[in-house]
Amino acid sequence: MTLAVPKLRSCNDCPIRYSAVCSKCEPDELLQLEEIKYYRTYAAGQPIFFGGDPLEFVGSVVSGVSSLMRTLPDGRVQMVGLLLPGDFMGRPNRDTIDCDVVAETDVMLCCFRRKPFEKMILDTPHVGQRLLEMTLDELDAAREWMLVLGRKTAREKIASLLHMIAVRMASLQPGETAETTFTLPITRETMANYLGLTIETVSRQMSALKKDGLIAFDERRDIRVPDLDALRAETGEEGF
Amino acid sequence: MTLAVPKLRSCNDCPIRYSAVCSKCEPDELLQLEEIKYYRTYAAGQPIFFGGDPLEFVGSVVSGVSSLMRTLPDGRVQMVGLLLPGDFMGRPNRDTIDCDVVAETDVMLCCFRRKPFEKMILDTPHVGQRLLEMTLDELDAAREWMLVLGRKTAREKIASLLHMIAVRMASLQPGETAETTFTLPITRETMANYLGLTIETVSRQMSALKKDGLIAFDERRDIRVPDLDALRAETGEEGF
DNA sequence: CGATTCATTGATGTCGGTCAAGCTTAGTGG
DNA sequence: CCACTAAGCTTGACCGACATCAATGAATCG
Repeated sequence: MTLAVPKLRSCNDCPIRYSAVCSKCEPDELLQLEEIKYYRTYAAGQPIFFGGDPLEFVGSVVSGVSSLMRTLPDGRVQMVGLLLPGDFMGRPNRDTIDCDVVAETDVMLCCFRRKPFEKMILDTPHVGQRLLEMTLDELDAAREWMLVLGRKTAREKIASLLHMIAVRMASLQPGETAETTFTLPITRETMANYLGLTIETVSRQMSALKKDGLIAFDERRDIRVPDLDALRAETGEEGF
Repeated sequence: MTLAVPKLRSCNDCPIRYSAVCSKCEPDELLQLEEIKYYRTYAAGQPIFFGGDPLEFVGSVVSGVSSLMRTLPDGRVQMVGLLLPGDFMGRPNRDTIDCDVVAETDVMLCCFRRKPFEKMILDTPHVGQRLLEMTLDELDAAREWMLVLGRKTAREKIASLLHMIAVRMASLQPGETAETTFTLPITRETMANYLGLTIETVSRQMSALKKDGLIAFDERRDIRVPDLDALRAETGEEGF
């Protein structure tokens, strides 16, 4: 099997040059980053980190989608983060990682060795500043997700997840947005683990949303949203 | 009614001098901070911010406890953060705040005017670095909480909340830890809103934990935990 | 002392979980 | 080319954990 990942020569070609942790860097800072950077690829389904492992590197998702997950000793799983291209992975100033990280699709990472990266945070202001921005955004997203998990119904949860993915995927591919279409990067099981539901409930609610004309799909993963606002109205976040 | 807040003369007297966002500052940096800082107090129950309001200041909790909450249009509420002394409040680089913030007890804040504080993040490395650390810690905590909300039973949720508060309160009051005792800073309703439960379920599970000897209380808020490890065993996070 | 807020407890209902069967698709090997 | 298998998904029947509805108690306050 071959990985569907882009060939990359330099940071100038990089699809995430202006959204990732390096996006505020000046040319000289970029040169410093280049010295501690290397690329890695993972096939869909592969683990990237195991929770508790020593953290050798941090980095950016260049292409593909990966998930952060936490697991209880008896096997219950909760996804706690969805990393799309540009998102940052890993935790500076900590020796181990506290989540499992898995590649949901084929994934390409731009990795930085952790120790020198931590030094750059101290010495190179634009890296630390951008990382702070990104971390604050992720904290906002995590809190938004707490509301979904704690207070929404199954139907609202599914609508929220589909809406979020549709919006985030659309923002990655600038262009027309007449009718939103995207390929779900995750399985029904992963959806269930995001939403604190079972796979059966996910399936039922997907069918219900389909029957109600809010989404359409034949291939199980290729979702079409005829009316993004109508879908949003199902998330519970809209007035009446 | 008078507020139970400490009198404070200078940063040297400050109870959170070595844990808050200013904890890494050198004396000259502290002087800069002092110029943009002022204290405010809030009585228990008072709002501190309304979601969507312009964000005039950011700051640290000096004493007391406050909550971040998100609300759905139909009134459902989810607490998304518990701010104890030393914790940071507000969101640099954003004009509005996206959560309501309320004082759960009498609260004293050390406030910084937002604009000059944002400038200090750019100019004063130790402020930004400490804020990054704190934000990463909060992100970890939020993800931990997503697991609680998504995958734990009502009993496990209550045990998790009590355990977390017991540990965090204990870490604020250095000293003996023979038997853990603390005053719950929040009502049953707030507990329910943290855990994605109803107040009735919270009450029933509190009674159940009391009957099983895992916690003890007469006054509804004064909790005694005879065995912190036994309580932790009820959180679902332990092996078997 | 009403009035109000907060908490507890009981009776009943329901949403989503559990258990189970069957379908579709992709991959493997005869 | 066709079994055979396995993974992923869908659907149905049933059940249980937690929500809802309701009554009461305890503490606080004007």
